[in-house]
Amino acid sequence: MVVRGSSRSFIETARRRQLIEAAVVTVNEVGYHRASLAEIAGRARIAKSAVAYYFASKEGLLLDVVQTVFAALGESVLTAVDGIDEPVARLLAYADAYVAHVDAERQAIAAAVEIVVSHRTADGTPLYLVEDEDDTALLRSILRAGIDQGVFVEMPLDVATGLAESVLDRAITLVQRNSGADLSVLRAHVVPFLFRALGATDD
Amino acid sequence: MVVRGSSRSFIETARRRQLIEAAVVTVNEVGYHRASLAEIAGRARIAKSAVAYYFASKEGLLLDVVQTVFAALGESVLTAVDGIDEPVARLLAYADAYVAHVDAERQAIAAAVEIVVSHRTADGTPLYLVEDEDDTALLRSILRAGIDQGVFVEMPLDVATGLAESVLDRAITLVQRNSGADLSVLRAHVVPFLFRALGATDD
Amino acid sequence: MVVRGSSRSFIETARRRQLIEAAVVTVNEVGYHRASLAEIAGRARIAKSAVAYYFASKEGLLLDVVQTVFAALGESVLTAVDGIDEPVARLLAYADAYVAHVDAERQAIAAAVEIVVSHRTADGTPLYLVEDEDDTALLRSILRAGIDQGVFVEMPLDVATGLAESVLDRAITLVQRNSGADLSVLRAHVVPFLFRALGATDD
Amino acid sequence: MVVRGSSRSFIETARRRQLIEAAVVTVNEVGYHRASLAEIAGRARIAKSAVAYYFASKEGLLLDVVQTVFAALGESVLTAVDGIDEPVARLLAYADAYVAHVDAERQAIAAAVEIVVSHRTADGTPLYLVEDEDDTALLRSILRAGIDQGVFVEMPLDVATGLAESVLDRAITLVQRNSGADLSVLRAHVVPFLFRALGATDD
DNA sequence: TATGAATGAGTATTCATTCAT
DNA sequence: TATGAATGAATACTCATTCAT
Repeated sequence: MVVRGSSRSFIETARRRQLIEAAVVTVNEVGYHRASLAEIAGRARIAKSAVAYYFASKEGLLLDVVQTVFAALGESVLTAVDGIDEPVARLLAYADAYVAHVDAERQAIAAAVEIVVSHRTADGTPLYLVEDEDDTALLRSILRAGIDQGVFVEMPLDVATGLAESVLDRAITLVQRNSGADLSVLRAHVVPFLFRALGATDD
Repeated sequence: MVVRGSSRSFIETARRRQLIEAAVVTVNEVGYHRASLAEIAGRARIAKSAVAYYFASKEGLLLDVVQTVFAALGESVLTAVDGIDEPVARLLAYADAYVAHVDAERQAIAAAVEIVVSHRTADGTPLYLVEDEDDTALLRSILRAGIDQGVFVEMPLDVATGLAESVLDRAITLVQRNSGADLSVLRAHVVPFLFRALGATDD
Repeated sequence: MVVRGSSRSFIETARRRQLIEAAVVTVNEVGYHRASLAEIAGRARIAKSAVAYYFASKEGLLLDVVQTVFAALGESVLTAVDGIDEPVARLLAYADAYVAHVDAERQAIAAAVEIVVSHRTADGTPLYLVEDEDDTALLRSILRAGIDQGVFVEMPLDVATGLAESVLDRAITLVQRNSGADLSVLRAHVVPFLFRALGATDD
Repeated sequence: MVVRGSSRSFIETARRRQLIEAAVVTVNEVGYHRASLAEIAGRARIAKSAVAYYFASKEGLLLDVVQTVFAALGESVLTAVDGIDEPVARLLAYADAYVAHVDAERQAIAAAVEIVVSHRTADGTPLYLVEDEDDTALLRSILRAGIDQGVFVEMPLDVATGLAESVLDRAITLVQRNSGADLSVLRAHVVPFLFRALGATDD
């Protein structure tokens, strides 16, 4: 078994990354429900049993994929809004960064989303009910500030956050359905669309 | 095997409906990829092989679920907009009916959506790439008319349709994550949100 | 259950013949091991369960096919040699009639042979070990007479019968491998071949 | 899954041989169409799924049985005729070796023949229509030479080859019907029988 | 650190048979 | 006489996991 000390060995880190990438590729190529360990390990040019060496289980690997991918997305948007105070500008930065990240990391995003919607834990719980951290916290805080300051129209915060997320996630839907989709047209219109919906102007 | 074409017997119709309902319940309870024929047949209190008697395959059953559920949704919105000409009024009727239908048929909708996003045909094609009919045709036609008449803001039709659909589908996301979710708050805000986003007013 | 009195009703006889023919066609089209009751009944345009009405079991139907087909072959050769006394002439008549019958009834023969070589009874016994009557009795008696009279070379009777049968069955092999095979060339040479092998001349 | 190409491990080779032998035994005991993976695996005292580990499919295993068995038969006859030039002597060596091999390897031969006549590929094609190599090539070449040199009677080559094969295959029929059959009497007479049929003398 | 070997539980599907009508 | 309905047993196959090395 792998010793889970303070730090992972260099080779272990490399192998884990390699397997996560192989899992992304596999899920995109054959879909979640045919992404067996054999397929994933084969793509990583590693023995199937070696996966067990680095991940406690197949589920552990898939969860790591999800976590890794969404952590990167979270970091992108966090970096984008860093240092910006004004809600409208923050939302603009957030939305731009969000769609840009989806555009740039479409393979990883598509795979992670497919895993999230398809996977269930042993007791049947879907993954989006398992998430410990709230991915929408940042978006929520931006909207809260904007509504409080009166630059966005008055709305229940949950509703506003959910709808804004749905709008931005249109980018994900597009790359899922067509991995080569051109997002530039969407990117040109999604922010104005969202700003109008929130009762703001982006000028 | 059941002969197609002529007409289905009373009992066959009943059994097929029963199995479709059992499939919906099963998918909601254990998720798509654990919804085995054994689970479905068990919930229908029927032998596993009886499923094969009424449906050529498991895929046939699941596709029937999807078709049945979305046909009902399509009929709801079609009925709602029937006789209304003006784009703004038509969109209002459409959106209201859409969310109301999701609210009322949440079990069926949640299951059908999970099937659509999770299922792959034998050659690996996801279901949303297989659909022959365009579910968004009605919404698209409404938006086209509104944009043409200048009551909605100028936007590429594909983008407008996709974003509008994403907004409305927020209702589905909510019932998927929590089958007992209260949609009333969302219902009160989603139409104004969408109208603002499209540059229209609903007064 | 069908009453097994002294005689079968007209309709029962017709149905049984119909099913036997359907079984022949089915075995030829899809092979023994895919010749399910559903396939056979379908080709006979009869409900699957109706087969059970006329035959105790699927095995009963297949056995009837075998018996019917080989009875006809036996009758052909018996008729052919009838009234002929001289062994060489009898063998000539037998062999000619045998190959001619195979040629004429190739569909039925091919199916019956496939059943015989493929089918096993419930306890695993192959069909050729089940046969109660000896299909080779006539051929054996002809050869015995010929050897006794010194017109055929001296040979153990079993060996002679078996080899003669093998030679004649080449016709069956040909129609099995290719249902449209032209047997005329074989027919022209098989009798001289067999006669030479037995040390006789056919002039 | 087992990697092909490079080279098989010692244990893999052993397991495959073991499974092929188990398949032979199983087919002989219960017949082709009851020779399920469970039966075969049970006789090999191995888990059913282990069969899948060494053979891509049941069909792959059975085809390997056929190929192995007929390759050995082909090698026997090839070795027997090696270095012999004269057609009569070559045919004598061929026929003797053929029947001797059937006698010695009767279990394997019986099983392989039953597989060949019973098995169908997924699209329904019988095995003897699939064979790429021609098992009768050597026999054919011997007969062609003999006919050309005038030591065998003039006959169409296809007919001569087919009939000679049928004669020799009488040995297979005997061991199939009775695995303990004594072939010595047949062996004493089959070659003279065949030589007479071909118009040759074996002195 | 890595893997080949092996397995048990689970998958959809096929099919001859039974039975009430 | 005939059948639609239903089933249980069996089928090949898949796959995550375990383990000795």
